[in-house]
Amino acid sequence: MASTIKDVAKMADVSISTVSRVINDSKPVSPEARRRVLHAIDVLDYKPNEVARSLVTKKSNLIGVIVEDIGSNFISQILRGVEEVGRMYKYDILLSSSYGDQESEMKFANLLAQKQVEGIIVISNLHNPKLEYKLEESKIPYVIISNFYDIEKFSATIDYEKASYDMVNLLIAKGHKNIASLGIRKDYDRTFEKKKIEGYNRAMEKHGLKKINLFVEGLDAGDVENEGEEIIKTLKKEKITAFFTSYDTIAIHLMNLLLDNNYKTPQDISVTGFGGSYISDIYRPKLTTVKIPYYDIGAVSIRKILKKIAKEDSDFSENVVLPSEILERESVKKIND
Amino acid sequence: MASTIKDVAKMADVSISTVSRVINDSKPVSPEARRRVLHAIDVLDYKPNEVARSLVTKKSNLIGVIVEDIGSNFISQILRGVEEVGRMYKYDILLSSSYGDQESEMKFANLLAQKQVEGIIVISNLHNPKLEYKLEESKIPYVIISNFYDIEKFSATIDYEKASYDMVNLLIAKGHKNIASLGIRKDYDRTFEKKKIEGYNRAMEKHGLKKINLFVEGLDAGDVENEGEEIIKTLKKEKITAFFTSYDTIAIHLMNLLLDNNYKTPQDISVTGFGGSYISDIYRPKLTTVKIPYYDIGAVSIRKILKKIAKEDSDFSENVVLPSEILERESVKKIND
DNA sequence: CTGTTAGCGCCTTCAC
DNA sequence: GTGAAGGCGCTAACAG
Repeated sequence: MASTIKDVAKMADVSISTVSRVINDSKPVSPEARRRVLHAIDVLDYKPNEVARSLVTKKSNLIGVIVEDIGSNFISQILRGVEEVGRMYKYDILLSSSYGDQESEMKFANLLAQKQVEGIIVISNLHNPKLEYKLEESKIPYVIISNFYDIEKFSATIDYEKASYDMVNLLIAKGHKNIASLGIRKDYDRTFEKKKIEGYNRAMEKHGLKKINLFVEGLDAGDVENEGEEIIKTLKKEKITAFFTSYDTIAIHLMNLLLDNNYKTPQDISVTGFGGSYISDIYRPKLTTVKIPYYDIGAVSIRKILKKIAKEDSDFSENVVLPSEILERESVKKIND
Repeated sequence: MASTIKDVAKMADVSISTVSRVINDSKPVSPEARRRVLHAIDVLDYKPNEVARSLVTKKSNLIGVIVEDIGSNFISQILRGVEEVGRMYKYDILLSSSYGDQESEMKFANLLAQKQVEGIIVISNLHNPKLEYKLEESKIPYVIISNFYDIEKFSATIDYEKASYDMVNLLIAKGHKNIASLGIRKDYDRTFEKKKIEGYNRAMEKHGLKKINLFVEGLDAGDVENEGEEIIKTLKKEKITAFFTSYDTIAIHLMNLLLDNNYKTPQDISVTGFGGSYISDIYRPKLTTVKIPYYDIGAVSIRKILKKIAKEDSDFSENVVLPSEILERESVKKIND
């Protein structure tokens, strides 16, 4: 059995109050008593029981995090930021994965509340209004990080429209004129997906170029293959020289598709991605893409919660827009006509 | 303020013991009393405070997990298994990332102990004997998942030697004779890296083929590039037609290197990976590789801890060897001479 | 079946 | 500067 504050008090021949005072440095203690207490702590290898502490102080120093899937690359990047900043303030992360199930999200929110977490971060693209309602009701500070831009609470994102606009301008600056966008149809009108395409559209319009908006259903290779014929047909018809895609994954599936149809990137067709994922750096050609600062998104989110806990912050509606960056690599070729 | 057991008791006009009995279903309660309690719980939206519960029952229902980096793909796969199985037994995951710092690992072990976790899982390739010692001393059931095979405690792995042996045999069956191995030099003699090369060696010896053991320093693209000249030189000199590599990442860097030197995979050179990571499926050609059951490794590990907690299991030295699988995809060509 | 009592390990007034 | 006492929210004997 681990030793308790009582054991220490007994050994140091003081009261438990005195022990408590030295471990918390909360009130003056005579040098002599302090010495004896410290010694006893050392000998007994005493470590305060955080559970007991939490019970009386009502501070669990726990932040609950509900993610859709820890296996997801971008989610673990965000988690890094959350974890590292949390750590700086002595907060631990209580993790739960919903694997895309809304009911699980609800259940976890309850469990986390019971564990007395001081804040909750949800990283999920599920769009779960019931969860938002429950969180709101629970009075626990929370942040939802998702692809949906219509969440009214605080969030940390980048300016997707502008990043896309910039990326398409880069393509145009490289001499491309016949540029198609390739986005995801799923939940298009409520997610940042829409912003990306809007950015593409704005850039094309500004330069008086023809907008060609292509879509695939989802992120899998199969989704791109399903639209393969359509994509290649459009490519030929419109003499497309560059694709602006809304995801790194899509970009890579697209390059694979192009390769299968004897178009090489960037020699024949240029392709840009979006995300800056690990794979965008490993794939050949290395993908020119927009780097989303996932780490910072996580860091900013937990900072917001921490502030709220410290009551330094009451306005929870303001959004933080983080800077993004274009990573120019190998998948875009300069052309001259 | 959230309502407590007292509030419920008052509202239902019973003692707190009765409330406790109905929420824990621990002792018979009259239907009438139960009804009133349930009603009060519903009205007050009462949720038992797990911190208080833990204090008295001495069960935190928490498993601490110390990882090297959540961002790492294989680590998050393991975490999935840990999390999902833990959840089945109502255990939550307390997560901490050491980012490769041994001192942090030690510190986290302490913190987790203070939080009264009932078990600890370390997923790290750091080889930290001091940590092992501390864990051993703490009496908290623990499992270390690493690349080092000389850890005496329980672990869950695959048979790396046999998996490698099988893979090289596959290459041989496809007609390859001049096959080189490409492994990682770092910590070679204490990690499974050695087992992989031993498997390669055994297969080559069995067929009377010449063993060619090549190494790079680490996992990065740069590490492979650094040895690029040497690899290409050997490739030419030994007329190598296939590489058995010890990591998917290495395989991919190698294929990139080969491409830069005008060798295409699998047309000119066949390449096999090891791991079965996400990227091995996305890269073109899709990598033929050994699939390591990371999810299962996580699942088995936490099961072991859970058993230990339930005292069903005292023997902690036995190792579990999980089956692995060869994923035959596109990076190996059949050749006839 | 039910209420009373005694803690779990710790922090925090409140007197001295 | 220090100790005694009360209590955080809950469970677990112990009587009845």
